[in-house]
Amino acid sequence: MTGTKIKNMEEFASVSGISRPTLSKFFNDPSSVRASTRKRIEAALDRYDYQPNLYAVNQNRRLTKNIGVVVPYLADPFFAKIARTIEEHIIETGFRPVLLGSHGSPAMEIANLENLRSIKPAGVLLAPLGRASDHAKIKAFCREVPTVLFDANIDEIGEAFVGSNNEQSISLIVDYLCRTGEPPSFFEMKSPTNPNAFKRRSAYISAMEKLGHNPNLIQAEGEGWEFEEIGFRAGTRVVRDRNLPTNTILCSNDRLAIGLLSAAFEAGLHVGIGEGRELRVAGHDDHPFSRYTCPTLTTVSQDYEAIAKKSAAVLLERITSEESADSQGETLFDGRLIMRSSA
Amino acid sequence: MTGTKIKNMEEFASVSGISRPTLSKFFNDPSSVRASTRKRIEAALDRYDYQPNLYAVNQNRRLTKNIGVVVPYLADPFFAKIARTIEEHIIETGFRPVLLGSHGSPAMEIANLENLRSIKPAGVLLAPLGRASDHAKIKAFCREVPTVLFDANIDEIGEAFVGSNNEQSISLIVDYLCRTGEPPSFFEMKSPTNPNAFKRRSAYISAMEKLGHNPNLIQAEGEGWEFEEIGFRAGTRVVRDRNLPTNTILCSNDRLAIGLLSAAFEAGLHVGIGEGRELRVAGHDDHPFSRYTCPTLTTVSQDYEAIAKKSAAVLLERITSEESADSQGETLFDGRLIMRSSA
DNA sequence: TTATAATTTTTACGCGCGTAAAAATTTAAT
DNA sequence: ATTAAATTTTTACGCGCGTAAAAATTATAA
Repeated sequence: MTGTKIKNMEEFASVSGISRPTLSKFFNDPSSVRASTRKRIEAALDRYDYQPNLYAVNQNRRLTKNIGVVVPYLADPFFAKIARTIEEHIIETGFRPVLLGSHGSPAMEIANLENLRSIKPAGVLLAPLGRASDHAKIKAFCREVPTVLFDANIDEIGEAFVGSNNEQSISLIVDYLCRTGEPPSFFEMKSPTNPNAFKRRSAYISAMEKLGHNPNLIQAEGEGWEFEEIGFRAGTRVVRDRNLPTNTILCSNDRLAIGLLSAAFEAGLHVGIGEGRELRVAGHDDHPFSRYTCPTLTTVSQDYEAIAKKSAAVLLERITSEESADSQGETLFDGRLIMRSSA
Repeated sequence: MTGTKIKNMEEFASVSGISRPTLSKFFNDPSSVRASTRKRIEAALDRYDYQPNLYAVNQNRRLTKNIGVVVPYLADPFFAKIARTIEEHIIETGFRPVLLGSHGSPAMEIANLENLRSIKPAGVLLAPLGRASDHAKIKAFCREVPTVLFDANIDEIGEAFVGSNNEQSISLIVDYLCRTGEPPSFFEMKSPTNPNAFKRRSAYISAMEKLGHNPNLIQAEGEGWEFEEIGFRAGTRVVRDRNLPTNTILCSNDRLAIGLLSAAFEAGLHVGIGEGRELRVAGHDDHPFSRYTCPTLTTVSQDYEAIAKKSAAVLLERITSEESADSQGETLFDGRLIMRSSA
């Protein structure tokens, strides 16, 4: 783009020879103007540096093209990657993603929603903290802004929920572990905020009982989102005490497993399959770093591509239809077994 | 907040008993109105649900309270954490952070800047991709929007640069490695996009020569930002071939080191210090996962708290003074040695 | 060439603020 | 109680768009 900057649409109308109302129609929907008119406008845009003022455009709109994406903890590569995939899908459909991290703080989560409210988003994709969230405030927000929850659910909140089928995925990995060795203990946080953790615990107990085994829970003390540290500390105790019923541990998520593996390594315990291995460790999520743990971590992957795509699609469908669903829909995606070396 | 929603400032003036121009003054700077007036407005805000329309507020402003934060790759926890720290500082000073990830794509980086341009940011904090960036377009952007670069520099672009003192940090770790064992080889990407990598290579060569040792570069083939994978593949070859001049490898960054450690583990090579250890590995950055590698990674930490704080401070100072610096300032923070078990 | 349909132009108003300036009110000092 | 200073109120205009409706123009079909 060359030449002097055009200061407003009226001025651009002057230099382009197209009237302002027609230009306005064009910027909102290029296909709503005649093809020959469209070509003239595009030629003018090539010659002059002009874009409509975003603030004036949106001043009188009830809804804008913004879509909020709120994740609980951006430093978790899982959320960073799912956010990226969601952003790609949103951009493809002509909307504008606005990414906000709650950094594990319920107050921050609500501040993010207030922030979003002020930019009049068409909708919001929210991965809530879970039990720590301020449910009343999130509910109030969802009444005003179409919101789809993903990853972690809060019952009866939002238009829909898209996540993983924890029952299937835990069942799958428990089954695999039992078929290939001793039945696992379940390594989890004692007081997790993420509701998936509770669902995974239930699914573990169910799966073990269905296979005729006694469930065994190992509960790690700790708060917050530094799961590796929590896993490392509790794991250090576990490998020191060594009073496990079997040689197999299934971790509630990969980040706990990463900490546990590190603890085992430091204690000189050999993890893996085959001769001389004292412990088998498995995880859940297929965290990007699970391919580089020592040994590489056997896990169940969450289909975050499908979760991201479906979340964006459900929200866009809701925005387009302008009607609230009768009840909160729920879509759960199955996990896939990722067999590596740790179990 | 209770009661019906207030639709505009005029209506809020009605219910609060304060005139609209005075309300406007209050929302812009609460201290600019009389204390008793301020109390009345705050009482009304407690009773009524009103906030000024962000789009109307900003329509006629040359600059808004927005500050863009652009990072090259959000899935890297380093950038996620530094972005979070920057956001905290920005929020503290009454500005509003807008976070955008370039996802390793030069086109996305430029799209992010165009996006930011349209929301009229007061300033931007940019961690550029580096050599892969479109320098001309970034330069054009910087002419219009006060921009501070951080983490990776592009010479003569932006108001200032805030980053790590690679020469000091690499010198520190090379010195430490030479004092505690054999001098290291340098494990790096053959064609990195991040200019820090080149600076680290130069610093390594300098440090080795200063200590009277021969530098040895191990260059990993690979493109993009999946450093662990690149480190793993090249590391697999390195531990297979075993034609290293010494038993010590210094990696250009922790993520390459994570891959290398994983490759060594899979090859049955014992990494660490003490009897029976065949290899020592060190990294740079103090990645959050470096505390959980096997063995835990000896590295140099980047002072991202200081980088984040300084970056935000420099930009806010520039925004406040409304004057461009004569030349691009540069602030480099020293790294600190983090001694763990791998070297 | 003419009639009809599609599209643009012209004119105007409104959105929800920021801000200016004169008038009015309130507060503080004497 | 009076005067001066500080602050608010009143009135009005402008920003840069979206949109409506009538008139004008352009394109297409017969």
